Amino acid sequence: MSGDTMRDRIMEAARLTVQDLGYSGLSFRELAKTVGIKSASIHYYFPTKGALVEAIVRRYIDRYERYLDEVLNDATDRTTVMRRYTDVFRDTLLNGNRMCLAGMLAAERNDLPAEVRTEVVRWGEMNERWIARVLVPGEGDAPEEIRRRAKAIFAAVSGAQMIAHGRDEVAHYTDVIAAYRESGLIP
Amino acid sequence: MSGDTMRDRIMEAARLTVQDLGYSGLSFRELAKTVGIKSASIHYYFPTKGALVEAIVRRYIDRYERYLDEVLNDATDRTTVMRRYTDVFRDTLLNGNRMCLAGMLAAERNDLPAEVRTEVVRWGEMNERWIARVLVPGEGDAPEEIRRRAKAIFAAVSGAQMIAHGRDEVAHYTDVIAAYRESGLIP
DNA sequence: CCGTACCTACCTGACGCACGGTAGGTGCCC
DNA sequence: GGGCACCTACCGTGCGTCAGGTAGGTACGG
Repeated sequence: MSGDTMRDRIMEAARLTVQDLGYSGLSFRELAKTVGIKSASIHYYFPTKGALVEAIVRRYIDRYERYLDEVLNDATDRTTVMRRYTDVFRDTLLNGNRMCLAGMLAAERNDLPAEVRTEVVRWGEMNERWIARVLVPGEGDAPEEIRRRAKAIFAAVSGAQMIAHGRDEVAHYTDVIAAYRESGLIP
Repeated sequence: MSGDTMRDRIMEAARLTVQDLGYSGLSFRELAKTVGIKSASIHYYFPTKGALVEAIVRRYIDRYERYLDEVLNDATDRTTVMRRYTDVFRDTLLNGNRMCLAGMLAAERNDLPAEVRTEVVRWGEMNERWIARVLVPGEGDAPEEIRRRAKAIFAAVSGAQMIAHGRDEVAHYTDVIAAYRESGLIP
């Protein structure tokens, strides 16, 4: 709680705002107000808005990569692992109709600074790599095939989250994910 | 060309900008510059930014509904019809890495005025209704089942567009759509 | 056929606010 | 007394919005 550094508190508050309102919805003044300092002081920790968001996404990716690796290590079967994965995206929606950080930023791409764009790409690559690892034990397909399939799952899950977010109704997400399973897209 | 009214020209230019930069990226001053009038004059046609974007989305939905109905009337088989559908989303990407208007807005939901939000919902409903009509002739499933499947396809295609947009690389879209077909999600 | 009334299609100029960012200070702990 | 962790004060820009004006056109009563 108070063991967090101010830097951490800024990043945490900023992350929540970006997942709610997007990059352009993140304001230094509002952010400063919520963490209890003045907006100018944020520049003490992060020189620019781009640098702040870059740091946030970087941490976000690293944390999820660690979490997903744990899920994979505790693996029982593919179905359970994939359910854990889709649950993560659902929980984000449940938490104030927020979107996945990088999903939000993907839509905004054309108004992002370069350093943030590259992190958004990293997010996708990490997810696809991980899904590919989940997929591979069960199939004899070529690696190229697996990669494509993994990308498709990532895109589909992201899309489900986006449309549920757009209607502020988590049920759309769970319905769609269920349909993915029925169709065989998600194991 | 010059037969368009100023109102039309404003809407057209604004639509392109929103598909590129989002709602928050649309500025009256810039918009005015591109259509060659002063920003204040836009208020002659549209009282607020929300009203402008609402009108744009409304027209966007109506146009696509008409187009999709044509596609369905010229129908040969489900596969061809669905290919036409996915091609629409691809072409939007090809046109300056733009996103589908309502897809963009869905991500931004939490900073949109109410009148725009309702139009975003309408967009999704229209798409799902249409896909359901494509699906139904081939399956004996319950209507509820069909609706869910249609929603899943809409979400998946939207997601594919989003991740391709996020990396500014149309190949991601086409790859993912192909994988959807292979998995049987899209007929 | 003139004049008044009213319309469309813009314009100018300003309002108040919020934005990201900067310069230079202040207090306090080691 | 040095440096960390902030502060105040401000900059320039851009935002949506509004009040009020004007040039040109149309409609119509007398």
